[in-house]
Amino acid sequence: MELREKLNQEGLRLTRPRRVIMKILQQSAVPLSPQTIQQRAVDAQEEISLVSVYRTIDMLTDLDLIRRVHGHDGCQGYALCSPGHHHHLVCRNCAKTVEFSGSEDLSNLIEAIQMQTGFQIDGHLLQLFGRCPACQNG
Amino acid sequence: MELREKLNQEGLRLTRPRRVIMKILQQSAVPLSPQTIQQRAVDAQEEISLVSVYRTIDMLTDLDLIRRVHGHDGCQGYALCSPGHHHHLVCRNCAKTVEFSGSEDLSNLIEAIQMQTGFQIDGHLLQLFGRCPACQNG
DNA sequence: ATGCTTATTGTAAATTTTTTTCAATAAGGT
DNA sequence: ACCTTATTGAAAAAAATTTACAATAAGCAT
Repeated sequence: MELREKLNQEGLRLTRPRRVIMKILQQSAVPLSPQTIQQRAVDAQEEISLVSVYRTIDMLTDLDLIRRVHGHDGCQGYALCSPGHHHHLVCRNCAKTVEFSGSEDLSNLIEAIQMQTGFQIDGHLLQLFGRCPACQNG
Repeated sequence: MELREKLNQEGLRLTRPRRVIMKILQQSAVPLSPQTIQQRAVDAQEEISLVSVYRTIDMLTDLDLIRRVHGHDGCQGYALCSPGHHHHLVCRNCAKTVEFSGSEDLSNLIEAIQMQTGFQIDGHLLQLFGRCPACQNG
């Protein structure tokens, strides 16, 4: 679905900051922090106030268009995410990030843990870390 | 292994703040933020400066004695973790957290993703969310 | 026990990150 | 072109985290 439609559904408007931030994230191979997003906007002659970056990030996160991505050593930043259930794989070295699906593989585990703990499980966070092809030499 | 030994191995000392913080985390059913840890220390008549809380958290994290735990809606705080590979299951409602193991279940998935992406995968972050037994009525 | 060395603490201040407020602006429908 | 109202940006406030450094106390040696 188009960004515009997604926004319209919620009574939200397609503004320059929102367009720019989506574009910046689309063009990035790595997750970006709010500060970095702002900087890239400046670089692209499309300055956006940091406040708006924060606000837009929140909004896009709510719409499930982007997601906060973690590194082994804390939060890396935000990355685009496809509709549906996906996870991210992040390079330890350069932070290059790719999405993958495969939630099915967890169902056995989840089932078992539910039995053991009595919790009713309804969500999960899964991220993989490693080295991307380009960072494997060294 | 004892905390003291763990620390000694690294040339670190067992101090009151470290002992207190470990105890606070041991007694907590939910992950705690730095501020909350500090507050609990005060409550226990064992005040510790916030700076030291931060420092101790970093250190204990490095030693893999505690771990940062996330909620669906961001970081919850820090929780004790057992030696070896474990994951956390967090209640959406009350944040009650339990550990579980079961990394084996991921090996097929990881194998497949490695093939697909060319990444060399060497770690992961897995957390489950749901409702603990006490929070299922409502 | 006592003393010595050095890791560790707390205070204060600086820095960074995130949130709030509010008037000015601009999206999108009419 | 006009109106309504979501959205932006500027400024400030609040919160979170880090840095610097003198005072303290762990742990080893004597």
